[in-house]
Amino acid sequence: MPKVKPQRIAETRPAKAPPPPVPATRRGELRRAALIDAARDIFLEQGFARASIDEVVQRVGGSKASVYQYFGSKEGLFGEMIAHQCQQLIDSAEFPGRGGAPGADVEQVLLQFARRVVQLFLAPVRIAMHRAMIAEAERFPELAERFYEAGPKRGLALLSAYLRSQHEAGTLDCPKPEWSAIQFMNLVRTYPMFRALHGMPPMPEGEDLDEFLQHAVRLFLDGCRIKR
Amino acid sequence: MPKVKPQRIAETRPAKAPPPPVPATRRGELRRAALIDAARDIFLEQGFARASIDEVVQRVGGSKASVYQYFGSKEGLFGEMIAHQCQQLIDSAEFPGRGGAPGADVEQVLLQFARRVVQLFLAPVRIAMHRAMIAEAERFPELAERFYEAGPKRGLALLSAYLRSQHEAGTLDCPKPEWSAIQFMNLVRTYPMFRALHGMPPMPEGEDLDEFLQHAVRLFLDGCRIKR
DNA sequence: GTGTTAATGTACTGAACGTTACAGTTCATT
DNA sequence: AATGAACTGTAACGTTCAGTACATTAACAC
Repeated sequence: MPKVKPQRIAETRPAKAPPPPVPATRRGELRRAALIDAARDIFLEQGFARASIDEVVQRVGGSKASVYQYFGSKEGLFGEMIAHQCQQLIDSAEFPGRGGAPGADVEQVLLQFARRVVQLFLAPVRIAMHRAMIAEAERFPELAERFYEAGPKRGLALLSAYLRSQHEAGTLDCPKPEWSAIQFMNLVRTYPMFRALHGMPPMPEGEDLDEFLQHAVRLFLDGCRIKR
Repeated sequence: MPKVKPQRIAETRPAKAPPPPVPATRRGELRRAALIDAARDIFLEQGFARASIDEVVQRVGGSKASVYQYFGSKEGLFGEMIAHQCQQLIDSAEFPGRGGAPGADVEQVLLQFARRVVQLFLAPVRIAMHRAMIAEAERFPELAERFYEAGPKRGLALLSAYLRSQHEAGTLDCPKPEWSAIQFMNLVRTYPMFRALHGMPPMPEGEDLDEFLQHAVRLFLDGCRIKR
């Protein structure tokens, strides 16, 4: 029976966080940042439990002492890494819907939006983040919520603002923009994303993602278009 | 600094499966079944990596020798457990849409269906399964696919059969029933399920799930109802 | 009953992991 | 240049775990 590769895993304090000391030195700051970067790679690649601090440390060349200096524990490192990713996500997520000319064709605006959203959510980093957060949601409830708010919820808010404005302008019939936003997102992003989360290609063999998006936008508009 | 509870984790062979011997004795069968049951609890509770075989064994009172006799490895045990759950899922999932009287109001049929689907997908076991599968999709691609086919995909197939029959009967305008089925499922089940996967309650404070479902069904029908 | 095979219990191995202690090094300030 | 604080490297500790060896016990066939 061929032994393949004994991987080990471990952790301790389920949720201890003695005030994380901030580096007071330039070198310290760099180390801290580098650790977070490496932690992102390792944690998102292997998941929290399987990831090992030694591997993180090895990748940046530092030493474990720094990890415990700055983050206090494996969980602390994970938490800071996720928080950092969330912040980055918020900073980078300039959603459309406001950018376009106000009079632009709603169907085109929504289709563009759909493409953007899907592209964003299918990025490997996002998929990995989602995987990690779903896997550890029970162990890090506050992190999961933070992630949800930085990602999905923020997208919903921006979209529903757009829908509301269109409703008020009379372009759409959208009396409940929050729910409509949810439904639009569901129609557009769920299917390919779910497949990706399960490790499959976003669309089944031979089916076209963009066509799928057009279909979704059309269905959505059938329910919201001014025409009743 | 209070040490809390050093949890350990481990595993080895990424995907070894020497033909799993089937028990030849009554007692063996029982042990095997009991092991799978306990494995389900532990794995779904803790995730693959964190779960420990010793804990599984302790719960059923057997010994590790049996585990390695029947399943060959931790991964083997996990795989058999998932497969077993999938089979059980298929057996128990008698989907509606066929049961109802053929002339029943489509909106009512779909709403009932929606309620059933959501109830099924929000069951704690299902959420835990989903979590586990998403978390380990990269390590067990064939399992993830199997799960996807036993669960989501099967639901889609049944629903699209119903939609097709309604289309042919002229009750609905549904030229692409597969995609329509996907979209119906997306509208209906995604949002609460995603929230649950992230460890949050299915609907935000004060919002009503059933009302959400009605809204979704109505939107779906606006796009499919015979009326163009 | 007796003998053969399957199943189990015990106890161990070796390795990996999170965490810490400590000594050495680099940095910032004066 | 000196001094104290922040930082880092090394090496270890204690624990946990998957997997194994082997002797014992239960099940079955005759």
